[in-house]
Amino acid sequence: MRSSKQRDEVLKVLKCSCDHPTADMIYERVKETMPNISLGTVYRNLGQLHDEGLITIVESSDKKVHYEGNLEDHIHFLCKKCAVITDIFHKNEVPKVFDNLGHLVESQKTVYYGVCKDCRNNI
Amino acid sequence: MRSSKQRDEVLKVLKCSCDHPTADMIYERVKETMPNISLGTVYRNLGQLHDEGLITIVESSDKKVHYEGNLEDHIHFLCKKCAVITDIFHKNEVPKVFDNLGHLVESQKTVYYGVCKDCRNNI
DNA sequence: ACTGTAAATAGTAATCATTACTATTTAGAG
DNA sequence: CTCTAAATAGTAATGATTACTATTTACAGT
Repeated sequence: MRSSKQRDEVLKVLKCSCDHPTADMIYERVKETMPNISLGTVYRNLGQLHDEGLITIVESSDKKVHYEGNLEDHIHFLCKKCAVITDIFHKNEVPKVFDNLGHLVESQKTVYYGVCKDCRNNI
Repeated sequence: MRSSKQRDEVLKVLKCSCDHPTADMIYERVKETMPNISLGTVYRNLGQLHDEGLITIVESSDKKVHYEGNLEDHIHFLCKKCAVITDIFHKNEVPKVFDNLGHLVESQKTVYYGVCKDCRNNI
């Protein structure tokens, strides 16, 4: 992968964001310093950065993909009313943390990612 | 919510599916018994059934929403190559189960769902 | 059973996040 | 400095989902 100023800027914006922006939000933020950057360039670079494991994708309820630059091990809380995403870093004290935050937890989902048996063999 | 034959059929198809179908797949399956059902009706009923807590949504990597009728507590494995979704029911023996299945786990995500502090107060 | 009405439906059109395409620019190896 | 493949800007296309509308239907109240 060749270096590019655009990709550096996309990564920098994401690393400096404490929220969980969408591609369009990242596009608007990068435009402040690179007014001519293309939205397609943002999408392509987000895909490459994700493939490289430098950023992660956060599930949301608004039909848009949200990105995150913080690779620290943590979990997320997703509000079903306002769709706000909250980071939770103290995994082993989850009930206490939600109590302190004042968030009401109704359900939970855990997903493991990797390569299935068939795809491991058919290479 | 008023009863409807279409919603009953959508729910029935989903309860009898052991995979994790998309709205379009459910549409095709329901059409076998109700040829005139509309795709919009399938989408609307899936939304209602989800709001009622009778079905759940499963994350996937193909930009489509996948649905599930099995409400039993379990987790999912998602293959990054073929996008197949595997159900895992033995949460407390996760490493062993993946070993038996032959799936290679690379990462994990946990999300909690509910109502945030602000939305609880601003009602 | 009959009637009124609001919810549900079928069919179609619109939306919009994301991806594809193309001519041009650029990083970086030789 | 030159060559080449990767990256970009700008624009068009895609496709899953949602919105819209005339018609049908469930069902509460008579």
